[in-house]
Amino acid sequence: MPRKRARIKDIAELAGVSIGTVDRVLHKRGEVAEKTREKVMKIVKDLDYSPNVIARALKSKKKFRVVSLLPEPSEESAFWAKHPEGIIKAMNELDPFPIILSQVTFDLLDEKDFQKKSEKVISLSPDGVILAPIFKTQAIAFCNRLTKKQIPFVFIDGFIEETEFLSYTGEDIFQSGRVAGQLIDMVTPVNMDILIINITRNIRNVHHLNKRTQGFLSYFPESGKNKGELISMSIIDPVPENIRKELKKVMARNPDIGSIFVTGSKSYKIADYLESEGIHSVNLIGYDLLDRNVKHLRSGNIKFLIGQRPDEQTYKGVKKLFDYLSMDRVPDKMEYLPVDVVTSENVQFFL
Amino acid sequence: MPRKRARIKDIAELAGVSIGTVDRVLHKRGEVAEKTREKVMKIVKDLDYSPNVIARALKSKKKFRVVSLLPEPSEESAFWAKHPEGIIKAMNELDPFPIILSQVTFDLLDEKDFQKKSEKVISLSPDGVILAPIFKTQAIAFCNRLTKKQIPFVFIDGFIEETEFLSYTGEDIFQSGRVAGQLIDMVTPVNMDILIINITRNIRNVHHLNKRTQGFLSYFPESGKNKGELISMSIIDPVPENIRKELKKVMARNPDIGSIFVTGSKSYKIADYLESEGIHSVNLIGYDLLDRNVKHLRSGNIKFLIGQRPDEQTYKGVKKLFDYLSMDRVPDKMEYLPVDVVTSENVQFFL
DNA sequence: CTGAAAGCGCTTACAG
DNA sequence: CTGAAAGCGCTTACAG
Repeated sequence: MPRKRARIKDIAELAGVSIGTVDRVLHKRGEVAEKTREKVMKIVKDLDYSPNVIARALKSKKKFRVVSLLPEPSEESAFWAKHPEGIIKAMNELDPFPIILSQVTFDLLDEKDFQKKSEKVISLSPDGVILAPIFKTQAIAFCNRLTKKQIPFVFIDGFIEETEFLSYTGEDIFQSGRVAGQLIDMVTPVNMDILIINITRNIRNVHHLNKRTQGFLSYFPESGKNKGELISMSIIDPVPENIRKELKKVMARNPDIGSIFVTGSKSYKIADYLESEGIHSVNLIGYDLLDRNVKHLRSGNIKFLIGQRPDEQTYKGVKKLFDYLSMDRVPDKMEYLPVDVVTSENVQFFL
Repeated sequence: MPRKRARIKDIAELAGVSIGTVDRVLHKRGEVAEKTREKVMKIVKDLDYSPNVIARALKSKKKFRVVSLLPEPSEESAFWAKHPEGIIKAMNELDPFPIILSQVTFDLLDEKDFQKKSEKVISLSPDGVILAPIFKTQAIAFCNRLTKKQIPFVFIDGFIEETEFLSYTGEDIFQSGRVAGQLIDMVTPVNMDILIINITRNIRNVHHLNKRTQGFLSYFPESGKNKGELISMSIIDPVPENIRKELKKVMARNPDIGSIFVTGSKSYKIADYLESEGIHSVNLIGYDLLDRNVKHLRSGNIKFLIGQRPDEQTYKGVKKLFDYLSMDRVPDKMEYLPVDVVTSENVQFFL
């Protein structure tokens, strides 16, 4: 039973010191005799003291500054448009608490810009950072600087093992590929072939998309019922003419393609093509609830979309930083969000 | 830009009154001259004042008492085991705020018990109530009493239109049936038949399960590719012998059953049967991530489970009550949670 | 090294 | 009808 909570005052009385001294012990601000410190700490332990965050928040002049470093959303990277929503939501919820948020964005196709903007983040002297480590080399350099400055940081979208991140919140990339594999296996007629398409312009995606592909492929030998062929292709420059040309070619060579798996968020580009050609027999599956994907999902050109909750990633990332900064609450290092299976019939709930 | 927040003190100064008076206006405690009241209200509006919840929480002796009225989980109604987790989670998150929670449970099969326990809820003089309105008549009576006492209440799991509930958080029951229909349509070979099974012992479920069935059926004429027959059956007393007997009968009569849709959370009972008979060719789909369902999902006897986030229902219900009580925040009346599509490959993220 | 005091923005009696 | 004061549990100078 939660007995009445101990206060600093209670500890002070039991220890026969003033509350100022207790506070100094609790905050390790030194200037306390070792004997006093021990006595106080013992009582703190005994009473299982934890500070009243409300009182702390009310008093403290100190505002935590959290800075986000994420790609700038654009026509070609609409995926990143959802992330700020989670940040806003966290802000609103934390509203009365002492926290300030600044958002910094960088060009998804430009590693130099990432570097430049990471400078900017540091110049804001943040108390915590939330970032998507798109460019590995640059991200490592940046993270190391943060670590040196003792600034905690959390990853979303992906993580880099070699850094001392506080927490990762996001997709289990390999597993999300497996889910795609399972779904496509369920809906593809036995003996029909499956086409895997990588659409990518920037190097960053390579790791991400490869990992999904690995997960996807891993599904079949163990668990798949499908006996058809698995065909892979990449499209570097996904303008409509290229897509048309490449797809025409591959589909001419492989007339038995029953399903197409797009490893990234641009399945709508394939759907555009299939629609224009009047091809309805192919099961298309892709990632992320971009408007253009959702449109095709609803009209039946895309069968499944896999969602990775971009807004929840940022929302949770911000909250973890805040909890860590304000109450020393250390989050689980890895939090994989659910891999959402989205169809035309349940998409409404995810928007 | 959020200018520095207005405080009661600021309002008092601008209005040329004391903070006590401002407080009386804000809390409608009367005893204020109408002219004073108007002047203060104008300034409140102008400054877009909203109280600092932290300061309020720190000061207030008043603790909000929230009481939940939910079915007692049991072997036969394991579905209800998840709901308390959401309540606990909300409690932990709200921990330092002034809120007390009491949980009252009733026997899912006994309307008299619901009535008795609803008395108990009232005797706890709650400031807010969260309930699952399982028995319609009794729930209406209870809700009307709450309304008379001006005690706000929120529904989970289902809602009753005729009552003045603050908010509903839960499944879109009809639509979740449609999702099931779509999934089964995708995986059932054309021309194979589909069997719909209602397993129910208590009347309550009738409404719920019927609505799902309606949603399920609604999918086919418009959107389905499947051309087989749709067969319905009910199993009142779902002991293994009965299930075996009934299924043997129906499957003998309809040898082309390709899929089975169980409208409630007891699909594991059908899976038990299929497994014991060594039937692997039938696609089974059901509801809710009960341990026994998940086991069959993982081993392949169940293809899809549809989840309705029971813990999120209670979590959000409690938070809405708290926000309403402590900051007059009125929630959306209807909040449909996502219909989760769960397979053996993504189930890990939902547990 | 330690204590006493002020103050964060509210709410709650109490005095007038 | 209105104001002044105390206090919620902390943190932050400041004095000694």
